[in-house]
Amino acid sequence: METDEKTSARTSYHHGDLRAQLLEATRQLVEEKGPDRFSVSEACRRAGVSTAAPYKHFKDKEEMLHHIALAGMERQRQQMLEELSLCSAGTLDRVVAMGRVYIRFARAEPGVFRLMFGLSEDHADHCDMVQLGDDTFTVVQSEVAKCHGRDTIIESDVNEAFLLWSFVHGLSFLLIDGKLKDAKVPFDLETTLREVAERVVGTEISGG
Amino acid sequence: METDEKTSARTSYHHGDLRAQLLEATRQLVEEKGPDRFSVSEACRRAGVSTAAPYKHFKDKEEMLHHIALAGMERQRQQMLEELSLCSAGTLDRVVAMGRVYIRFARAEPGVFRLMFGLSEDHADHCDMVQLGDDTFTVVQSEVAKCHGRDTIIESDVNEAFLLWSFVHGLSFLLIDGKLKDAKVPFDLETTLREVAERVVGTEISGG
DNA sequence: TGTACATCAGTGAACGCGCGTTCACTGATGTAC
DNA sequence: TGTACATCAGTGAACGCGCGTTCACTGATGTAC
Repeated sequence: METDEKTSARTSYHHGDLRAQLLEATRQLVEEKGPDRFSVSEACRRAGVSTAAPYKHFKDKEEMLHHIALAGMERQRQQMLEELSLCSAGTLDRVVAMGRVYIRFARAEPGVFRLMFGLSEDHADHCDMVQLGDDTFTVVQSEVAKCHGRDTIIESDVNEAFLLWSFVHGLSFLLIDGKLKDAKVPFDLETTLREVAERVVGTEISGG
Repeated sequence: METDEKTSARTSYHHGDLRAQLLEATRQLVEEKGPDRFSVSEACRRAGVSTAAPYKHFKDKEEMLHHIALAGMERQRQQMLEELSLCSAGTLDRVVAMGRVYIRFARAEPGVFRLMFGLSEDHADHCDMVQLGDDTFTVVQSEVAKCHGRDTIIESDVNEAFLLWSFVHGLSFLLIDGKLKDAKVPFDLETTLREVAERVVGTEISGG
């Protein structure tokens, strides 16, 4: 008799972990097929459950996707904080680190990344996502401020953080959409990130 | 008796202009609903024609969308060339102009813009789109080279053009996805474009 | 100028499909006594 | 320890929907003679 609940094989009528398993199936499908092609039915098939089951746990399809998007943002944020903890305070390294995580995340989970940033209207409703996005953006701003030796964020920090964001956001999409074939634009990510940080935040241009 | 063929009202059995009218309906729908929610059926309704009619002109749905994407790229390219024709040679103005057009296009036609740049696999098949994209990117590179007083493109020009592209690409998506509410990041587009051009191509940093 | 005919753009009905969601239900579980 | 019962997670069948595409067809048009 099997008792492992992690596999899709179930021994009892009740599932015990269906909610989590449905979310995991949703995440996988968003990743494999893209947010647009995700379907509740297929998530049910993955979880080995009838198509009506999810409605005991979620209001509708949109709510399932919303959970995945939010969890993605939390994961991305967490990764940033971890990476930041490895860099010493007030250095450009920290700005580079955040960019690195942003792009690493996009490449590792392009489906979830698209879900997080696509479709303006859908997300504008969910203020938790907007809030989380704002929080993370504020971290960038404050790191930029610290690079300039400040503890409070001023207008130019917001502006520089915004330039950095646009850059890594665009680079992420170009990468995951396959617009940058190696032959076309050969580049080293780490070098590029540092170059951009220097040109935008600019602490080392005047110094070096 | 009506004879205007531009309206959806038809007087004769044959249409005369159905192909063009279907493409226009497709473009409109891609714009209104987004590339993912476009449907052949609805395009037919718009064109006032049975759902089987398009198959006399197009292989399938994908071919219809491909036409719209390609036409979008040609439009964008055309707008760039026009804008360039207004700037004197070898100036940073020209780089700024290309960025301006890129973002203006994205904001004016977000649906088509998404169609042009989304979904890597689909487009990789169509070498005409890849070719057109490469051509336009080459124009940017050569403008950058000219800013540096060169007529041939060298590696650093490719690199700088790539930084510029990533930036305007990211900014375009942030704008059309509504991630930059005015309150959050107040910025003047023209100022920002020039700032980025200066920081990346950098002809005026050393000079000023 | 009139007629026969080939062409082909558009018709309308039908197909099979997978989808999101609802419904009355059923079977396992935990708790009160 | 044993029984009655409330709870509720999951079932399976069904719904209506819009979709992409195919099919045999029909009606308008242009051309050959």
